[in-house]
Amino acid sequence: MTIKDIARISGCAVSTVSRALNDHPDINAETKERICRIAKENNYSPNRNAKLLKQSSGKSMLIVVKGSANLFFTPILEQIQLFAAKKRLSVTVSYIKENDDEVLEAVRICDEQKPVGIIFLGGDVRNFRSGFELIHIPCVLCSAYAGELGFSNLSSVCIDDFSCGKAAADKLYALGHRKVGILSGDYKSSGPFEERFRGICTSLCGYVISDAEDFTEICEFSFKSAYENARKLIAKHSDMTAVIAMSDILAIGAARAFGDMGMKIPDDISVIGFDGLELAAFYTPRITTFHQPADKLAEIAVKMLIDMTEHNADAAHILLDADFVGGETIKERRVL
Amino acid sequence: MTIKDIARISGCAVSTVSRALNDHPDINAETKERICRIAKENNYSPNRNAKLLKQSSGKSMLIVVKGSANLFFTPILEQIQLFAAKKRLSVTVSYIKENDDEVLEAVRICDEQKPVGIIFLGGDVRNFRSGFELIHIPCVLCSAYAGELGFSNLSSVCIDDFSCGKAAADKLYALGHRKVGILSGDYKSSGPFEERFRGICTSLCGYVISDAEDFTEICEFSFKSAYENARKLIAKHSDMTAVIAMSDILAIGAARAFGDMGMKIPDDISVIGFDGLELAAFYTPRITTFHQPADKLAEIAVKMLIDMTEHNADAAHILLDADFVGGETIKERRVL
DNA sequence: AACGTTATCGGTAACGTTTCCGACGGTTAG
DNA sequence: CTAACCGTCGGAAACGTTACCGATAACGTT
Repeated sequence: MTIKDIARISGCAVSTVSRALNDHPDINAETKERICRIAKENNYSPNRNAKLLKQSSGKSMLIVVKGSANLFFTPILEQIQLFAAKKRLSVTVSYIKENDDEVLEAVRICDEQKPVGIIFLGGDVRNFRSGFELIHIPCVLCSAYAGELGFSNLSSVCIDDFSCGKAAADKLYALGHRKVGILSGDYKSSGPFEERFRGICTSLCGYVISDAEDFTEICEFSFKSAYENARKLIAKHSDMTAVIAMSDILAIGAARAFGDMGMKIPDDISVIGFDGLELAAFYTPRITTFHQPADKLAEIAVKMLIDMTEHNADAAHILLDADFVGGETIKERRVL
Repeated sequence: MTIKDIARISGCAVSTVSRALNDHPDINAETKERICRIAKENNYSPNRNAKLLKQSSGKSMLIVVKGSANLFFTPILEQIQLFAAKKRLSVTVSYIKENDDEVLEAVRICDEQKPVGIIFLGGDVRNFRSGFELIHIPCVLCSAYAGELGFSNLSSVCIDDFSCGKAAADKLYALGHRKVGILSGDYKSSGPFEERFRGICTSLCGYVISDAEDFTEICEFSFKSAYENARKLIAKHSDMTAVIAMSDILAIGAARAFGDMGMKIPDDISVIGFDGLELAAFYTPRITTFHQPADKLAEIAVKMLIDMTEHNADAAHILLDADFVGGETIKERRVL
């Protein structure tokens, strides 16, 4: 059932049918209605490929997820898909490993699929410079800041990671903690982690800043890796009274590790996380964390992308606030 | 950079270029190599839409995820994408709400995108009958059984949910538990939940089977809902000594609820889950559960789909084993 | 009455690719 | 020596759609 069939049945030309079906101006109202009715009766659906061949841009969106599927990206991905569906956009997802050149992969998919735009879920701005010039469609970097790059087709939306990092450290400082360990993803190649790290350092400046790296362990983004690195950290600094984990995932891995070592949270050690996953509120003990508004991030990412594609808006960079979520994992430093 | 440009540069006809690029037989070896070299030099990439317009079937796969993104489906989705990428298939994902007619949504996307096949992640066979006849491409139902339907284009792969349910109940029975509560998703509209429920009932037959439904609470698939329904369950049956949760998600929600009510796990109440999420091993206490091999499910789903599309294999239905994972949440019934 | 304007529509070229059909030279079989 | 054949290639139609251009008729304007 093609547009030609509809033309034959309705007795008009294919161009008229096309106009009727695409809300074009040059068409009589009743003709349009009649054609639409016939199309519906024969449940005609347009051939996407033919349409795209002409228009050379499709009604689909590409999501490139940096790293593996994790608990933080998952709800964002879902929300993006739902918002996109409302705009009649389909969502193609591609997971890329940390060591791949994500941009080249994105370029390849763009060549093939001609999406209207790309949303990068995670990923570091530093890895973008190299091949990003090859991408000429609107992009949004979600959950990381890309303002410093100055690409006119790259927007970004994220939380104020620096402030969160500082706030976390401030809290612990106010509770009397001085020896604070840090569990992070590789902050040297991840914008958000680096920002949080800088925020933490800014706060703790003066007493651990000089050896902040000594108090930091770099983990993979998994429970398991956090578990192992938490043990490393405590082995190195037995006088540590608190740990800042760059994500709730890492916080949970660490919490489990401390538990297995016979330490009580928060009595023996305080733990503070980031992201505010739903899980964090149901973990035992409840993780003290900073909640990222995942649905808002998703909504804004889609909105920015559409603004750029349809109303060719300029690239923009939006910073959202994260909310502190009091849990059961921080406490005043026990005076020994 | 189109096939025409390559033809012009190489001095051959477009048809020759097409043959060279697509491993067709009627072409001279060195001509082919020369054309391929030129294509690579000018980094030509074929226009997917033009190709699909001719072939009317695309190199993409559709994943329909039933319900929201949850911790169980997420790793499967990721694995599917990775396996699909190896076969040069892109993955389009669509989340559908429980109350939607997932099949109709899939039909719509099929009309537009012409994917080579569909993998349904979750979803109940009972909701398939209605409109499934409209789908004429290979499909795989992942994590639920579809053998009873007899559709020639629908394969399925899942674990032996009945046996798991029975094994779980048997374990608790052997530990002396007699009053066993059940936290389930809506097992009347979910194959896996129903199978597990039937397995549990088969085991506990004789002492609670007559009022199994009385010992069961139906939850949404979330921590929060499990939390609330666990409280309901304990309010109704204060003499309950164990709970079987149909998923680790529900088990964790329940565990948190029991903790908040001052009950100790497993001393006061035993909890057993399903799915064997990574999270379950890092929860405190570690959840006793049955591990589903997510990567194997994904791999087989993709493999089945490709077997059907490329070698038009018959529909098949594969049952995998789930492994018992001993945790810290079950214990002998305390004799009062 | 001649003309310009407007609303509506049809014809058709393109989009980039695949594939069928035929052509051509060279080889082999009868 | 002719006919059949094979390997290799070019030409052109087709896939379903959109968009441009031109045509027609009805209408108002001078």
